[in-house]
Amino acid sequence: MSIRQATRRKILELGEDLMQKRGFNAFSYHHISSELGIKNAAIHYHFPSKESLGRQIIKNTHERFSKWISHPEHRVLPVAEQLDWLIKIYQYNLEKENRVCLIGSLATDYYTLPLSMQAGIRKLSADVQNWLAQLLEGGRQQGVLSFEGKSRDKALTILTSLAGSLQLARLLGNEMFHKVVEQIHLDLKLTY
Amino acid sequence: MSIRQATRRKILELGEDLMQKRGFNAFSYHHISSELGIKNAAIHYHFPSKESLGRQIIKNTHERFSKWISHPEHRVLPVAEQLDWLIKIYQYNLEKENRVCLIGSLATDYYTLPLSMQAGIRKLSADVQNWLAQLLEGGRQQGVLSFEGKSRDKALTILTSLAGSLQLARLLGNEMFHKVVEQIHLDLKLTY
DNA sequence: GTCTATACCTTGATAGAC
DNA sequence: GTCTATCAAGGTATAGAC
Repeated sequence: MSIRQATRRKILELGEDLMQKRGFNAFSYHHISSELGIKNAAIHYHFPSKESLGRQIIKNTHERFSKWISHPEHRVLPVAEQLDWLIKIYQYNLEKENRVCLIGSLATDYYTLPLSMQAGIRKLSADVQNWLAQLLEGGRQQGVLSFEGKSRDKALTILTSLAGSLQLARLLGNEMFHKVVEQIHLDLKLTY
Repeated sequence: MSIRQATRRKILELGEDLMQKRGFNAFSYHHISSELGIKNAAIHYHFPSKESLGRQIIKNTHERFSKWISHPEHRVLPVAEQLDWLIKIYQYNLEKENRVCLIGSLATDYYTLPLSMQAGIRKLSADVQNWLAQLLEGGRQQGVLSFEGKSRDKALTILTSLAGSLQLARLLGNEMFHKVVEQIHLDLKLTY
């Protein structure tokens, strides 16, 4: 990425933040332009439409996830630490002024989104789900954790709980997020 | 409620549906008026502002919940059936063209909402949380279900999971909701 | 790449007739 | 209670100068 693309990068960062704090429909080009000290039209130079901006944000998040789970150093970590890594992502959002996760944010906006964004967020959520299901299955076979039922169902239960936690934390206070994480650990009988 | 208030009732019903399908910011008075075959201004007669409409919808949902949990017939039901009743509410939303729950919808919109609506949804979520925590605690003492940790934390884990399920079901398909419900039951070692 | 200027649409809301 | 008419504000987007 050339240094000239600095503005583009800032737009993407801010857009991501706004999507997770306000939702796709509730942020405008003005939120971004005023924050960056530029004008409306400058954003349209980098992203011709709001849809193109949204699509790129989803893509970036997806690529970060894909790169990390396939990274040699990451794949070799103990199951507990890989799970911890996932939870840390949610915790990071919590601490960034109560962002919700991108998937949860776009899921509630889903029926108002352009089709290309709907497809993007579907793919992302499927990948996350598959990855966690495999991780749990491996962990159970190794005996480092324990649970009833199919690993896929357990993965879904955990993911929905994490996504929901970030949302409810806005209403009930951030401590509850940590309580839920504790409970997830308990329910997995996780041994470090 | 007089028969004259039929329009008001329809507005509230449709508004609730729209909030749970599109979110508070993504539905407009036009969505309602065109559906009801009336004009924009007629809605403003019943609800001077969008905020007043949103507030009343939250209030109605809260009252339905409060009335039901304090109803003599309901309080006397077995723990498993009371839990089932809660889950059926979520399932009802799922089947109503993938509504998400009101709390989840307003939680992602939270920072864009009028203060009165923020307060309303905070109160509702606190009441639901307290009720479920007590129910689980009672069930554990009776020995009809079993789990590790505090009943409050377990309640939060289940509620977040249910809320998240309605959202993820839009992306991954409705079957996953039922899987999550199954998993919740498994994790509670619920005995009927 | 960023600006000014502007077109065009949708939104929530109000005034006043019926 | 509902209508017509109208408004101001805010939204996305484009054209063309610099």
